[in-house]
Amino acid sequence: MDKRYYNTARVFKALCDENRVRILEMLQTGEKCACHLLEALRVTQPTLSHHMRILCDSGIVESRREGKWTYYKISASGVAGAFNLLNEVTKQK
Amino acid sequence: MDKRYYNTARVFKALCDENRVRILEMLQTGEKCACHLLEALRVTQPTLSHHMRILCDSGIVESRREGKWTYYKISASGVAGAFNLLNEVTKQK
DNA sequence: AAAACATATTGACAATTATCTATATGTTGC
DNA sequence: GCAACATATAGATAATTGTCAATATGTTTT
Repeated sequence: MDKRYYNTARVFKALCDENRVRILEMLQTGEKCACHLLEALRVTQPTLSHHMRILCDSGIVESRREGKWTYYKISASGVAGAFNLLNEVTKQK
Repeated sequence: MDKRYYNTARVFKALCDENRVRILEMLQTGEKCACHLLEALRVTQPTLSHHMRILCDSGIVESRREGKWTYYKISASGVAGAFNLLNEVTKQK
């Protein structure tokens, strides 16, 4: 297993699922609580939790705990990382 | 099934597999014949064909037939499309 | 401390995807 | 036309991933 390919896959895999893309689009208008996302999607709470973990692990989304709620938002640095990666993989040499 | 989410997934799925990322990296130095890619990867010919189809369907790679050989290269417009899509999905509104 | 609530984790199952073997299609040179 | 070759397709199987129900963890309020 090659670590670099693994990392590349981890970032793009975050964008490969229809529900995760929906989640990202909801986060485009700003930080959202998990409970808000859960209402908007037709999935169970554990499934949402699973998707949020993948998005956070990719770096594209970051989370913040506030009491019993968790808030998620798009991470500017994570997005920049994804753009870099896309460039790394597609640029001509 | 939402067509737009489907299309987004199709593009990023192309980048989610270790072998496809390897292929892209080989194409970064210019157009390559399928036979060349096949030698470099540890997969069978049908498996390579499968990956090339996914890469071409995503638009990121384009192919050209020359006699019995098929040549593949990174598509500038396909790459631009992927960047647009990444931006569409991650930009703040 | 206990009850109510929000989120995470575990384990099972279903859907999707990567891979292979076998075979088909299409091209070149004899 | 036929043999040799390059690539594509079909069908089967294994690996990965998305989903759910059940349960655990951690927080707030009474």
